[in-house]
Amino acid sequence: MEIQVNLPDGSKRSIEQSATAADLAKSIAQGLYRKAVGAVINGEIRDLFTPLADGDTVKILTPDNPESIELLRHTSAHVMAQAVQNIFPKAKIAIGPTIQDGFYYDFDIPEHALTPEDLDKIEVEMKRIADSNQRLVRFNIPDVDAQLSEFREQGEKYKAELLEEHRDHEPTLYHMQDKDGKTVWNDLCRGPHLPSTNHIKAFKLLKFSGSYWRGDEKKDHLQRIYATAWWTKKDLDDYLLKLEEAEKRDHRKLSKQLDLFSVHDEVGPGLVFWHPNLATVRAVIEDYWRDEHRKRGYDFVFTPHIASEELYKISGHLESYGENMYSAMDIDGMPYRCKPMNCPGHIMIYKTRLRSYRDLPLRFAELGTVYRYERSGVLHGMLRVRGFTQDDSHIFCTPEQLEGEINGILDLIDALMSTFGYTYKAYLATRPEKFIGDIAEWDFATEALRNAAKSRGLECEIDEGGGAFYAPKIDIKLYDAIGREWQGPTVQVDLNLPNRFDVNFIGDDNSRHKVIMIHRAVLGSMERFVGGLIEHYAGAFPLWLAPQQAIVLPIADRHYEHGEKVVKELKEMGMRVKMDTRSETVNYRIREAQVEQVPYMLVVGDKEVAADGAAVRHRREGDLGILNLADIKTKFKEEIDSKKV
RNA sequence: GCCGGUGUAGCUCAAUGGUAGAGCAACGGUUUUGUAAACCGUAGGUUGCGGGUUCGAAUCCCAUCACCGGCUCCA
Repeated sequence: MEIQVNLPDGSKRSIEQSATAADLAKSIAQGLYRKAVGAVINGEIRDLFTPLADGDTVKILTPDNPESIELLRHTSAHVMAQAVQNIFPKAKIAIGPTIQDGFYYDFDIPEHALTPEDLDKIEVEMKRIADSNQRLVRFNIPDVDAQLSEFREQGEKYKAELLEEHRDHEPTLYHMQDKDGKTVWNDLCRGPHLPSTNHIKAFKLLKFSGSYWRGDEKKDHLQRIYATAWWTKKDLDDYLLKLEEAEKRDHRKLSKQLDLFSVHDEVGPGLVFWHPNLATVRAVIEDYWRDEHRKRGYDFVFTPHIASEELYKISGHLESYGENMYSAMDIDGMPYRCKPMNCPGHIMIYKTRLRSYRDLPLRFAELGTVYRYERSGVLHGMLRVRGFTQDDSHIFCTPEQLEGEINGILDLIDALMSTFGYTYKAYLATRPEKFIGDIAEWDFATEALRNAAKSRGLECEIDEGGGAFYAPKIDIKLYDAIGREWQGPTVQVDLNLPNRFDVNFIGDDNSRHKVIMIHRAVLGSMERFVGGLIEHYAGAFPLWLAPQQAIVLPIADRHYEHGEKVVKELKEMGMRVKMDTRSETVNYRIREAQVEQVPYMLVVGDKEVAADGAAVRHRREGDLGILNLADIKTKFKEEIDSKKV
């Protein structure tokens, strides 16, 4: 008896009935068989030794298929677990999934806290296991209860808990077998896995940290080891290089070099002080932000930083967000709170008068500073802080206007993000299980988001059930210069606050209707956005943003006068320029300007005085030769106006 | 908040129980410089803060604060 399977190229192939994907690979080509590490069967990644059925669509996976890396990393996780248990026999294993660029495994290691030396040891043991070429063999667990008691005897309580939970899902066990076919280790796992460990050649343990069983801080505390694995040494080295590059771009590190921001023990953690250099960058961004909003019909508002607790009772923040709010301060016997959100304030402004449908949409925008309690352990430079300024806006509109408004927001998002040189991806987060409001409204709002995106040709991945309890939303993820993902803009259609505050407008039918309210932030918070920008640009802000746009370097004292003239003319066109008259060599001053990431250095000596210009040096392109002052001004103006990245 | 690590001059880092040190930066002087570091000198620290052990503590112990890597959460 033979069966027929479909191959990726559309052809069909007959093989023996009991054949596995491995047999299929062998029948196609020896070379393919040698490289094969798994198979995609009917769209699902499976073990190479999975038996095939008639009519299956099968693709043999080799390291050349990007999706195969999952197999490598997942199997590497098991090798790591085995290594850890070999070294620490008392260690119990929890879970070990793959993550972006790598994998981790959680362990309960009694009476031992991992050290960096342990990582080295584990790595050596992993290498030994990988080189010993253990085979991974999948077994169904026929008698779950027997297996459960075995796990319990071994003290593998986490595995037991998992098995108990999956007992009705045909749980499987992977045995790792040595050359003689003897099982040396096993783990409860759904798979799939590599056929054997000798494919594991390029891996590295990266760091360890604490974690909790099932991510629950009330449950057992575990130790997690993070690692990465790649098919080739070169891929691994490239990845490690990328990590190093990311480290060099760390905004906290660059802040010290470039004098950007600080936090202070005397002030408190998570409270950021913007130094003049970074404040300049922020001010330029804010000016641009205001221009773009003005163009799009937004009105600017300002709201107080503290408010009576009453406001947050009405908004419901006290109830649903109270944990993140600072405790009340007493003002004339009334409790007041620091503002954690800008929305209630904007609603106050809306509600000061009766609004007609003719007034809508109203778009209130504010660079609104808010204070939120964050647990001490999560604070991180400028990216995670306790006081920050959101580029917040609330749009009040009619149902008919909703889709158009969302469209306008998406347009604004695109304009801003492309100016800063980010690419992005959109996610439509739909109704979660726990939600408030009625389903028809949810559907209406979700459709508006979907249609707005669609009409702009913006592809939205669906994040099913990922919405806030009060709102479906479009979240946008940004990708920076080295491909890292950042949390970006968000657009939420609020189905809650208009009710709580009874926010209305008078329709053309002369009766009251509930207004639709959109929350949106484009930059997110100034702290996080600018912190991210520092890393995105590696501290080298484009000319339009650079705190110091150009520096004039006179060769000798006799060139000061001409230098002053260059500075003066550039300042007159609004540029941030100064002259470095210190008695240091030109080389020294160039080096310092380079290190400070000043975009342009303007060297002036005898020749430049004669040419009424300067020798222009760009921080990346180097010496561009002598230009006269008029040409320099034109060049700079063009680069600044175009906001060239 | 929790687990682990770290905290020495403005910055980067030495000094593992025996007198806290270097480079850069700063300051003073000399040098007038041509595209990524001129030369000489000066000053700078109760070793995060508070206790303890010891003849003696940056070093060992306790406590505390902050930071770092994660957990968790999120702008």
